[in-house]
Amino acid sequence: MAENKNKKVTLKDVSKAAGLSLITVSRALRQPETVHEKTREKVQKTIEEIGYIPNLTARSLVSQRSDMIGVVVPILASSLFADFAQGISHILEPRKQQMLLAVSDWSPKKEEEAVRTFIARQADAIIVTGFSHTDATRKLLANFSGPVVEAWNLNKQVTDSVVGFDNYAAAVDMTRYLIDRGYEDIVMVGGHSEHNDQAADRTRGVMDTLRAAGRSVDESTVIEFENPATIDAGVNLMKNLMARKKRPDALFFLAELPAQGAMLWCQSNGVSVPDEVAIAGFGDLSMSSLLPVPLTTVQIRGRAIGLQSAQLVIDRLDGEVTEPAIHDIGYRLQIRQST
Amino acid sequence: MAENKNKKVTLKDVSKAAGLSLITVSRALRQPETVHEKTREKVQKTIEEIGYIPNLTARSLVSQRSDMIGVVVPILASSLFADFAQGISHILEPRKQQMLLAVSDWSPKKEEEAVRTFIARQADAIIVTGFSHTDATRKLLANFSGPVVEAWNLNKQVTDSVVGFDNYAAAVDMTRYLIDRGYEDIVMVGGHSEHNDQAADRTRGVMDTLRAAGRSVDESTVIEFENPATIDAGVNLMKNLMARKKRPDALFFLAELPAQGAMLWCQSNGVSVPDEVAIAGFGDLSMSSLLPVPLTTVQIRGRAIGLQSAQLVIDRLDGEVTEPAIHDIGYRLQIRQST
DNA sequence: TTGGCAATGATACTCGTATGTCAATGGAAA
DNA sequence: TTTCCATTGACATACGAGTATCATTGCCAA
Repeated sequence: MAENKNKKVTLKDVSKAAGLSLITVSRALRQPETVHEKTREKVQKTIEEIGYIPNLTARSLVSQRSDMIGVVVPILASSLFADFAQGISHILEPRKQQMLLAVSDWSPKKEEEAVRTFIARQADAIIVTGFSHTDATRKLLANFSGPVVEAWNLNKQVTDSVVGFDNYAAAVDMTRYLIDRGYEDIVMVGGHSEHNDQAADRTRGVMDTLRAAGRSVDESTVIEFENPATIDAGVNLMKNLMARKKRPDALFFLAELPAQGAMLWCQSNGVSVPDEVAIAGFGDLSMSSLLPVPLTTVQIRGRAIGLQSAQLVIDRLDGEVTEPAIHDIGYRLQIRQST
Repeated sequence: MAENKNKKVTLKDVSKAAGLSLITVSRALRQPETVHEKTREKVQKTIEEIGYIPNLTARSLVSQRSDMIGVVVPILASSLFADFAQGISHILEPRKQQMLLAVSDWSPKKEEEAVRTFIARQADAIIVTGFSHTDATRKLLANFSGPVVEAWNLNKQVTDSVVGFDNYAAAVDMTRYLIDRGYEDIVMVGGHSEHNDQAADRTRGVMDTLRAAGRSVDESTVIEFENPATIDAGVNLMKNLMARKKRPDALFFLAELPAQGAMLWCQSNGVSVPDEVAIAGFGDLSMSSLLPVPLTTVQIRGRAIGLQSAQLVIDRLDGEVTEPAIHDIGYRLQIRQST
């Protein structure tokens, strides 16, 4: 009984080839204690010979469980979110849970479409990034019967569970550190924060802290780098910024790669860090500690957020945990020589 | 008619709520030209009111098409493969194809399990990385009825289609360049290449080229950095290598991050590049051109490999193309100041 | 009024796996 | 021989969406 390309091998084929009833084959696979050992061996041998692979979509239709987890990330080509996704995969794989991945490009509409599709595909759980959703997405998630994790930030209004860290507080702490260090003209460099609650909270944390310290906050206090947040964006921004008459004495980048780009630009252009300008980043990517002048930054752990998000989902699906949870992964100011 | 959490809304619920037959609702959705406009509006209104989302697993069981594409990457926490995956997603998303993602950790056995699961879930196509598979995986892929893409390398023995570049030739070219540049003691720094045909081909390219140039090739010609191929691995390796009595005058790293780490270590430790030691990398990640001494490297395009792989799969599934194809994305020697 | 066509409904399936329930069979023990 | 139990099979479903085929109804034009 040879295998045929393009020919789906079903349970019916197995039962015919083994000379057993359909129900016996099914029992041998699903309730082996009810089937004689010799019969089970016969089933197994037949399965191997004709290459039967169970149809999991048919099975999930009956069992009402798909063993699929839907994950939306804003981008993948950022090592923080790539680490996050890999952390998720690390937990799902040994438990034979399949990741459905969607990349939203920071578009709430794309996130909505992804979530709707996960639901249509009967995903058992959904992991999304942040709290910026369309109303339709909120509704979908609220009515979704499985666990939902909103990751990468903390918030009071949550759908179900949260795994993240306080972006606002992290920005407050770093800004306060820069103020306490005596920097007088602190400029915040952010990216487009519409539909990005993480970026918006960071921005608000900086602004609130500057105001509370009696610092004037105007248009020149906030600069935007080009999106996406790449090293090149940081380089380009430094060119423009350093061409100004009035230069800040400290720059707080709300993302890590542009901060690295800024560091490298200074190095190449004879601008002394932190003597002429101090630089702080947000993310602590692996290069940052190894730069000629190591970068001060907010250290966050994308992989840990992924691990915890997936673990929380698994525990919920296995019934180990029944209540939604809030996991604060935390952050840390990693002070180095750039400030 | 309110939506209920935990209550699956089926087509039957829609037909009851709309006071129409099941078949009419189905027709309104699938063959709208056969249904009166007023009836269609009624169906649409009811769907919105009670929040019906079609069950795509049920649909795919009937239609024999899942609109899911299985993708195996060796790791995600490497920007080359993250770019690859994002490139794939970029093509799939607008066409409403769902990515199933698995991370193999360079394990052929994990790849096999992932492929088997994709087949069980009725994935329409499968994209894998490289040519290092278990026999079982080869058999699964050979018998798989949908398109298969092996990405990231070129090879004579292929399963179906290929999207990649010639790792062997790239390594040959870079080694030859180093030889022509007059470097006398070239050392190749690679990672563990078992189950990794890309790494194995790069290694073989270097060795063959050195031998053809009459260079002696022995144990000290090949060094391994710690896996995974991180910046830190490059830093650690440089510490050990530069503590040696006999130092090479050129290092060819077969991965980019360790090369960057090596560059940074030299910068911080007063080793002049390329005067004391030349350094070449493989991958041209974004930081490499911005280092204090910009890095010479083999430039490859992970995103383009992803875009092409996904496009090829879509064209095959849409019937635009019927034959397997080989797409050579190519590579380029990006010569900079480190050599 | 008759005929034709558009629209809708009823019936009976399909897809592949899983399972409840009752029946049949064979073997072992009392 | 009878009873009991393990094992296997038959039957009839379930899951939710899709569809072939025939029937029915209503409306409009000739």
